[in-house]
Amino acid sequence: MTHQPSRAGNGLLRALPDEAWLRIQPHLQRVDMPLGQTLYQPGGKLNHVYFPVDAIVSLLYVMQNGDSAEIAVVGHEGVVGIALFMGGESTPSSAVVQSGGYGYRLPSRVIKEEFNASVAVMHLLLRYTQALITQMAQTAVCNRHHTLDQQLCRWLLLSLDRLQGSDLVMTQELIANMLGVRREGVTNAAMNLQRAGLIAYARGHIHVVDRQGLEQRTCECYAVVKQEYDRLLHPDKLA
Amino acid sequence: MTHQPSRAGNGLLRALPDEAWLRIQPHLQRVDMPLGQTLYQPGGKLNHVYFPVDAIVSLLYVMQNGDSAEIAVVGHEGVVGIALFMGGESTPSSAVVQSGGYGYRLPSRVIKEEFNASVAVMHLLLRYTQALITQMAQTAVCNRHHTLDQQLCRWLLLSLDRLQGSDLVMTQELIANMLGVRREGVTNAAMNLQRAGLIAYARGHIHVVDRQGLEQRTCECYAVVKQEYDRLLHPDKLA
DNA sequence: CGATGTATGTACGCTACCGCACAGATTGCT
DNA sequence: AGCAATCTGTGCGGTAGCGTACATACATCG
Repeated sequence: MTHQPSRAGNGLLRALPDEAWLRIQPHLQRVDMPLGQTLYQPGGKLNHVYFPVDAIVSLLYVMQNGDSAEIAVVGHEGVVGIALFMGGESTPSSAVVQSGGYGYRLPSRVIKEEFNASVAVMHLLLRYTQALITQMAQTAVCNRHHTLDQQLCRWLLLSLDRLQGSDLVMTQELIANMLGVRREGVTNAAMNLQRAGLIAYARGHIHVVDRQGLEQRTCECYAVVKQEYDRLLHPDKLA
Repeated sequence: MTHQPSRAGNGLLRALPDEAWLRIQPHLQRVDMPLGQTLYQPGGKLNHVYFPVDAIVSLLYVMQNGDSAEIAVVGHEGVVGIALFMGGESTPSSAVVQSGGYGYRLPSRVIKEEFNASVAVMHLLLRYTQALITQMAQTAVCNRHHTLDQQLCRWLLLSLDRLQGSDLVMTQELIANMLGVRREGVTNAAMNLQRAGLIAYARGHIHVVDRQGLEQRTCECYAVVKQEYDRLLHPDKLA
């Protein structure tokens, strides 16, 4: 006997109209999303969309020479696999689990049908997509203009928002791959943050001590993205 | 007596189903798009979408300190103002005419109605949006990993694809603003390309001598974006 | 408890790009 | 023709991050 999937853990599932949720629910499948798992490969066919609950997924592009760069990050607020309802079926980027956990997956056919069947579902997914677009745009800006220290802060904050608690399990090597920089660069930036009393870390475990401090030290990119997610996905929260 | 808008000059208008085109046509308005014109401001309400014909529009983010970075570029293949049908109504970025020309604009109401009324129109616009997303993602990657020389090549090629002929009217100062680098950096990169016999330029006028040479010198980002536009918007062209 | 792997720190020279200051050079205006 | 504005070239010191090589520390497991 299996548990019924719950919509509580993912913001998009929660925001679905009730009747859409009832249609979708039987097709949802709870899946483990272990660290390092590749959800899809560049150009590959997508068989499912994933709604993370306590996992975090990085969308990243891997260059021919093996270097990589993160394009955006998806957690319990979103869904992995927008190319399915956008109509492209695939993308040049990959999706890799950056912080292990679980989520729900839904067969491509079901999400496409639901997208076309319900205007409310469509608009919800499109608003989410626009928020994701903002994140990508800001990543481009950040890559151009901001220091590694600032980018690390932004990255930690984005991750923190997608986890409960204030600890991340994450080696510097992995962070370096996401940010597309040297591991030593991350070591250095992390030491700066540690000395400033903002974080404490040891062997793949980062504890955020002073979240506000991180917010002060990061660039405007974080706030821009955060605000846009709130505006597009939680309009009720605003004044 | 005014001319009827023609759909020939813009790829999206051309790809519309005939009946959608007939509905839209009466609301289309031909507009001049002079160099430097701001089509929309961050957070501002969008009153129209724009379909460029021989103009090029840059989507860019301007930071608090005034520095800027281009996020994507839109020409006769696309439309400016996707936030309207994506549901967000505004974006944190601006849209500025980077190469003067003309295009057609359509009131927000009309594009929204058409998006919701016709599945074919919706899917067309969403496929375009996915192509645009790819361009943004690749911009992020390029900003992270590639040299200014390569980025200039990419930028020239993207512009070239959106113009007829092989001349651009464009000061180095302006290019620098788009790429988010120093003007002197562009001077330097441009001299490199000039010495290599790929371009010839003088006071705001760039003539591309050897397009193939540019393609060889640029990074993979250009090809990735180009391919994705072709795949998503001209599926007939492929084998 | 010692051995092996994994994660992190350090050092050094190098390069691309920045910030700034200024020097031609071309174009347009009167 | 002469002047002003604009655009492009150059030089110089500064720095953030790269590539490489290696050193240390912690953790797991036999």
